[in-house]
Amino acid sequence: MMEKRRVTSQEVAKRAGVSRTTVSFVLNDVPGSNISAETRRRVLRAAEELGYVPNAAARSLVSGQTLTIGLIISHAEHLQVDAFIPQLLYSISYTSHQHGYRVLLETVEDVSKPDAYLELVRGQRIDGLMVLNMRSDDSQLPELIRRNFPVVLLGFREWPGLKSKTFSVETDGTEAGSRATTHLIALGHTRIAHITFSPENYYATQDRRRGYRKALEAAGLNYDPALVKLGNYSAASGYEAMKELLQRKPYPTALFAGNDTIALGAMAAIHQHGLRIPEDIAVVGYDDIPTAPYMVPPLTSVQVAPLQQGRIAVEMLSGLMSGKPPAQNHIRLETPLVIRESCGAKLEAKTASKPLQR
Amino acid sequence: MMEKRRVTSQEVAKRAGVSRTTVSFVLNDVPGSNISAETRRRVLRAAEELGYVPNAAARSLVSGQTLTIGLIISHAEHLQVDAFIPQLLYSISYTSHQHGYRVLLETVEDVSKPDAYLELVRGQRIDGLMVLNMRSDDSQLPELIRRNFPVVLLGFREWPGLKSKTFSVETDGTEAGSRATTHLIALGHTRIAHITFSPENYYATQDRRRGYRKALEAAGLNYDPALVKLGNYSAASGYEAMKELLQRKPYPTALFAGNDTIALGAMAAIHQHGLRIPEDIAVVGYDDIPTAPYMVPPLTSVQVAPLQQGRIAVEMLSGLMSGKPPAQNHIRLETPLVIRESCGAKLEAKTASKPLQR
DNA sequence: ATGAAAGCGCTAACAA
DNA sequence: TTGTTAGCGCTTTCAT
Repeated sequence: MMEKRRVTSQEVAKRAGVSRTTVSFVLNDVPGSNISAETRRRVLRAAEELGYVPNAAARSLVSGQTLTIGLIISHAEHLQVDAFIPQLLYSISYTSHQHGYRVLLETVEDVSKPDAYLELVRGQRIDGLMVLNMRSDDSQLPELIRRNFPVVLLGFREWPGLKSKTFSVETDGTEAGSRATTHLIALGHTRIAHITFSPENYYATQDRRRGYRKALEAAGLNYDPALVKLGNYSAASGYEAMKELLQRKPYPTALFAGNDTIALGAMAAIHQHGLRIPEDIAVVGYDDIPTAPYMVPPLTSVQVAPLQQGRIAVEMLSGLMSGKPPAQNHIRLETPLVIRESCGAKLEAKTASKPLQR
Repeated sequence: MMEKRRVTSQEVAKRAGVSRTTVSFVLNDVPGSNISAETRRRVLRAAEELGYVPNAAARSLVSGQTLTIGLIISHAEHLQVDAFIPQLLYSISYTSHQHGYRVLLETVEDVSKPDAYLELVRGQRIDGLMVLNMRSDDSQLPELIRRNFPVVLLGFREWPGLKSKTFSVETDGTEAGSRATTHLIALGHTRIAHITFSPENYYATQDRRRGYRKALEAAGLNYDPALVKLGNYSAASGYEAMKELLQRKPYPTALFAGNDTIALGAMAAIHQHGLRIPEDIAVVGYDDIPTAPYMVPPLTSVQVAPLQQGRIAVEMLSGLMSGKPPAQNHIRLETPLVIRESCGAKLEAKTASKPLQR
């Protein structure tokens, strides 16, 4: 085990020839304390020389603060295959450090109880909570929020009676899904399939599909449940779902994929089937992950700005933790559709001016 | 802020009609203590009813333990584009929880001092350290290891005088790089390019390139520095590097990409140049990320088993933290080459039996 | 301007 | 078998 060479404030005090109080005052820059410049210098030098860092546990015990944010990732197994979460993670970690907070990663696997994070809160390991990937069945969160524990959600959610206490950073998945689908409709497609990016109990999944359906219905097209398949974050699930869709005759001429990884898998299935993208089947993805421009063909996708989402979420949480609640409860970011080759819009612009008929 | 509704062991004791000591004994299952079954039941019930969770800071303060692992990710910005780290992360988080540890994420950005993790150690926030992505210039680590602070590295590294104290989970990047390159040589290629996956100061980058060079020289081929470009984790950097390589006449007929994301970008450049994969240019990647089978064409790649690496690393660290050092200092995992379409081996097997001449 | 002392919630040696 | 008590290292009020 580690050699016990812990440096305490007592030792710093002795070396500087002052009391522990003075050390604390100097190191924490306590406002009301009038420390002579000379003393202050001596203390700082002693601390420096000894490599003193205050014991975190002792400090938390007395201050009641841990300066730590709990980051809850439900269904963390998706970290293995999803490209969106890592970007968010990076941004959250980066911004947290800037604000002086550490990040404690709490991944919730399917098997264990979903409320594992309650222990973090009750055990006072964290000062605030950031929740990714919320599912419909998360249950203890409202209670926490009711008690004013600082919580920021990624993705919109509200509970009855807690409107003013709920904070989130969000995008409008329904609108984005609708826009993506409408884009395909405008290109002349009528048989448009959809593969969700995750199981049905995720809010985001429901939103995007609702947008898909709304767009169809707004255009007077039939919503055909047989054209909707469930994916599970992975390219593999997108591949399998697309293979099923390709069994249909006539096959769909367009796909709105629930995310870009799903789209990648689906495109592999389309290629393998000997069909061309976008000539035979047009594809639109969601998330606009960094590799989207390098897919074959480059993928048209919905931009969701994970870095910005992470940054804003941390700023909100930081505000809540320091007793300065953000002005807005919900910050909604825009989700523009980035047009590349996979949807066929560029193709069409080049070759013809009338909508393609298929 | 949070309503102060903290439940202390004192309250549990009162409710159960016993002393705090008894509560502590029961809840921690202290061996030597003979608590009556009746008392034990009462205490457990009281704790349950109050939703008692021991204050982590108080417990750490007295026990000297935090049950927290620090996970250091240098150059965390790569989280945005790399697909290998998230898998490792998942595995580390998952296994840590199984062993009863929490994970504190410490991302080190380029700008800040690289030794930020020292504060975690000195401040006794963590009981052990896991280090990803080590670069040649990380400096304070050996000192920590010398003092017997539990550290496990992902990727081999040794320091003079610390051989017996250094623990790691590793793969042999040189051997894997050599194998990948040799595979291409065996397919008849002589102008084989290499794009590194990260800057030169990463050990893993150096290893893979060394393997590439060794394979060339072992086959009597010339090592041409002009065929080696530096990538930076992203598909974008792979794309740019490949575009440069394609300026050469004659262009290389094969590419060993430093990782799969680099390969994806490079393949996009090849397609855009109107060349076929593998007929015109064969490609081999590294990491075998989950999307590799769904690229166009499916990517031949070196398998590195991130989930296994993460699991083993946590088990080693857990052993170190509990005073049971692992039997082996270095655990080396196999890195088989997974043959898919992008290297042309399957193509060749189908069409001809003699090596292609190019 | 600096120091003494109390106490944060818990564990564990020692008493009873 | 259970209770009393002394710290763990730090912050912070109150004296000096």
